[in-house]
Amino acid sequence: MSTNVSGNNKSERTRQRILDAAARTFRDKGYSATTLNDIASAARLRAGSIYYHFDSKEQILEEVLDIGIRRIADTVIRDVRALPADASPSLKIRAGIETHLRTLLQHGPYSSANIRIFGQAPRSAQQRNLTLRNLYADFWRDLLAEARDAGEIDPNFDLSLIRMFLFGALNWTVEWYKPGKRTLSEFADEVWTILFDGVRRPSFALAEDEPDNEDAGTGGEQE
Amino acid sequence: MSTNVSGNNKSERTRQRILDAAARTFRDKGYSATTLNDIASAARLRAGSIYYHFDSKEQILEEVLDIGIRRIADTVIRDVRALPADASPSLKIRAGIETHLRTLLQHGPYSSANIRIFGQAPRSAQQRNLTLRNLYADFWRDLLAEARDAGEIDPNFDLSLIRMFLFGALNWTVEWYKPGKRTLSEFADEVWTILFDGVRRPSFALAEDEPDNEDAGTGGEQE
DNA sequence: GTCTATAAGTTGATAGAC
DNA sequence: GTCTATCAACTTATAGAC
Repeated sequence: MSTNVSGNNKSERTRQRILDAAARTFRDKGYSATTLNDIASAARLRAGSIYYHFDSKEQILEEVLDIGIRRIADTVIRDVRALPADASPSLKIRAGIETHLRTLLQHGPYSSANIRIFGQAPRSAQQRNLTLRNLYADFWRDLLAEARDAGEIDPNFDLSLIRMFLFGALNWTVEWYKPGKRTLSEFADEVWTILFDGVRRPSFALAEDEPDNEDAGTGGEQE
Repeated sequence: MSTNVSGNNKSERTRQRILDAAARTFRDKGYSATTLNDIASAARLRAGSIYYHFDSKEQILEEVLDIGIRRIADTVIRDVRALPADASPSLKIRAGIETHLRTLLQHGPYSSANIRIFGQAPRSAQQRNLTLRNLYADFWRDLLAEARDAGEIDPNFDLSLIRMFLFGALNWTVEWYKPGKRTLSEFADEVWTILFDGVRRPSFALAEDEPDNEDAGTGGEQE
């Protein structure tokens, strides 16, 4: 019944299984430490069979890296654009933070693999992935500039430092985050609050602004 | 003249050269991708000779990892303790941020190697390094609790989230930081300001508080 | 498409000369 | 202490049977 109209045939499905297995193993063990045997057995076939679908180990790496960034960039940009047209830039940033975290921590191994192994990938693979990475960085550059122009970010700050500071806080979660008591939405919100307002206790108490039962204050370990 | 009083002999110096070469290569290429040949040639000897000084590749890794964390922890704790006894917790945190960054970015390859390769190290090596890592984490835990108890951090925040957020922002610098126009001291100061006060433009302008020639506002790229 | 078999090279590690 | 020589195991990749 199903002719190979758009590559949705067996070959394509096996190819996907190999990519999935590679993404998971790369993320967990790193690129060099992962052998084609590891990938093959996780994809339930033999190492030699991989070469029917891919030319080399590095080609698998490049596809995994590209899918990883695309998955983050596509979902983040889509979610931010889905906001009402009059949403303030800082609210767009809030949405961007949440989707970036959600993709990284809950939507499969590709994006987390990208973050974890990019730095140890061969130069050639890094270089190829940089094209996509730069597009995503541009999106945040624009978003932060928009917030500054709208008066929501103090113009005395270096925007690219803010961006790298934020990327650091977000991307580092792949090294420590475990799903905990807090929902990911609350988690993202707290990150956004720190970024915009800092952790300092307001020097003059806003008595009536007290949250009736805020859950964020419990010192519970998530690590 | 110099008898081998405290291990400061030729053997000890060669051992050091091997560790230095390993730290640099691990940091640049990752652990698995680094061969004993890479380390040996960077240390100006042959691969086989390494085994006079070390039992295995993994033993080299473990020493590099331990030295890396110790170097950060020792300097940070020393610098924070060197502050006047009446220094506020937030100022201690400011000093801690600066020294953490300085050690990571300017004081040799060990600490940056630790940050970059810990995640891809064999479980056994990770486990051994965790003892030291936890000691350093405890130091920051205490420092942040001190700041909260002194009323400098809003008690509604989860302290461990703040800590991981800060670690992320700081440690991620090994992936992008290049010495630029800004001094490292100014850099650390800006990070500290974001953490405590956020990037939001103050809604009511403090006219007389304007810095006469602040350099932090230039949007220069550092990446 | 996937298998087995194997080539060709590299790796961590050991042994023994110097 | 460092060298050369070497081993056994493993690695990526190819060839050909099924």
